[in-house]
Amino acid sequence: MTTTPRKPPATKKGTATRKSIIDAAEAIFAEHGYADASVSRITERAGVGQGTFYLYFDSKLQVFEELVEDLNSRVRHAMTIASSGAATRLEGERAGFRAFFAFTAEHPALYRVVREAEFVSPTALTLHYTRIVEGYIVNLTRARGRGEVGDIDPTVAAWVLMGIGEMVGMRWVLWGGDDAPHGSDAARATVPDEVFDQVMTFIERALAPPLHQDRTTDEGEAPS
Amino acid sequence: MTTTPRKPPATKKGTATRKSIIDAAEAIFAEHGYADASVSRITERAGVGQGTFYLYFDSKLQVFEELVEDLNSRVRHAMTIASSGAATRLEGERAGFRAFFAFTAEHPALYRVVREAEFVSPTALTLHYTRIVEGYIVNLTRARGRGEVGDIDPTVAAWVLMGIGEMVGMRWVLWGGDDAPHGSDAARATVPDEVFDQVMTFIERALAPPLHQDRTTDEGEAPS
DNA sequence: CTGAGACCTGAATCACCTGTCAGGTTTGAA
DNA sequence: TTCAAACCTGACAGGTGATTCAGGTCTCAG
Repeated sequence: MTTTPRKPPATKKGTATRKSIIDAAEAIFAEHGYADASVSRITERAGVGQGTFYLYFDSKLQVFEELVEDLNSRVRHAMTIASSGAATRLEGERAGFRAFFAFTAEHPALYRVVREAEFVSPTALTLHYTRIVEGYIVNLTRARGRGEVGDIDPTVAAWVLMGIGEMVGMRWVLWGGDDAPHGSDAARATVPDEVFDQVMTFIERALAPPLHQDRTTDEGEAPS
Repeated sequence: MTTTPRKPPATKKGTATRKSIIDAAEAIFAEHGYADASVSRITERAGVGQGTFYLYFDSKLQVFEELVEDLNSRVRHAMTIASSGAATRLEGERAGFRAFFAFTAEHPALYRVVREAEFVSPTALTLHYTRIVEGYIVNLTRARGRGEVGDIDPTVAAWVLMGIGEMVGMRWVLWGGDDAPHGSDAARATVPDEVFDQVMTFIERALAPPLHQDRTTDEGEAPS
């Protein structure tokens, strides 16, 4: 054990080098996808020797996972911040979704990295989704307590919302407008307002508590 | 041009060989993912020589695309059949979703192949989603004409439904019950009935036309 | 000034792959 | 029976890329 091959970060300069490698990895993975992102490309971009990479990471896969983890915090943070100030659940929902789409729009390639995790590192992806969903669950449960949400299982609703966000994001942000078959960097589209509104209308109708009724009931009521 | 290197299928036995290769590819891709599915593994499984592969396909990518295309028809077919007999839109929706989940449940690994297309062959994936969505759009538009659906843009609603299906399928079918982090073949789970019902409730509420009202109106009505 | 340890390097090793090719084997129509 | 088309084969040329390693360089406490 002459060298310090593993984790223990470093001591200053080493930390900087490590970061430059992570940054390079982020860019390269985003640009080429996992398969075509070679370690040499990453180190080249980072401006360090090939071997240096293995001074800070065990493998290509490990950096990838660290990246996904990092992106996950970023998205959630953005969503939380955005929806924190909202008064109503509805407002919070809107703000959260907007933040989500905004993030995807600002880092289209990066978001693809997260999705690719499904095949590169399933565990990482599981964590990613699970964490976001947990946030939704908390909010939904709370809102339901306040009577702002109809009678529906928060967990199921949460995954449903997650699905909506992912698909709409993929369709309108990643694929770009109606044109571009799939994003070629340039586009940098966002979900059009009309679409966003329709989506929120859909969600609102689904979650809204029944109009005139104050308790949860199993069946409809007998007509007069 | 001494040999017949390309597409022109074959003449009987050749057709059989070609099929055995496709089948093997399906299995191998499903099991190992695109990256780790080598042509040699495929041919080995198919019980033919390496070279034979190139007698019927141009490349590994080509088989993959053909596979996605094929799976796409199968899912859509299953969904169409299932929902064709339904009287109401609601019934059709339920049947369609059930068929979708059932398909995913029966070919969990296969469905992963489709998803991986996002990174292997974006075009193929685009087509896959687009086609399914088109089906939804047709139904939604029709149902809306019949007044069975509230005032919402069919296209947006269609993508939203697609997203719901994908995520719920991933969460409950691909990942298996509450346990298994992600499917290891054995599981072969299906969406639990309670979950399925909740999902349909969510969708039903979102799409249902306003309770007492017979036309599309911009605003609500003045209370008595 | 000096040496230990942290850092860095990039050529070289290994493990695989894809797609090709020169040369067999089969099949069936004449 | 005979031969050509249709099939098949598996070794191999040409590549790629992850990971290792033997050998520097740099820094700073002593």
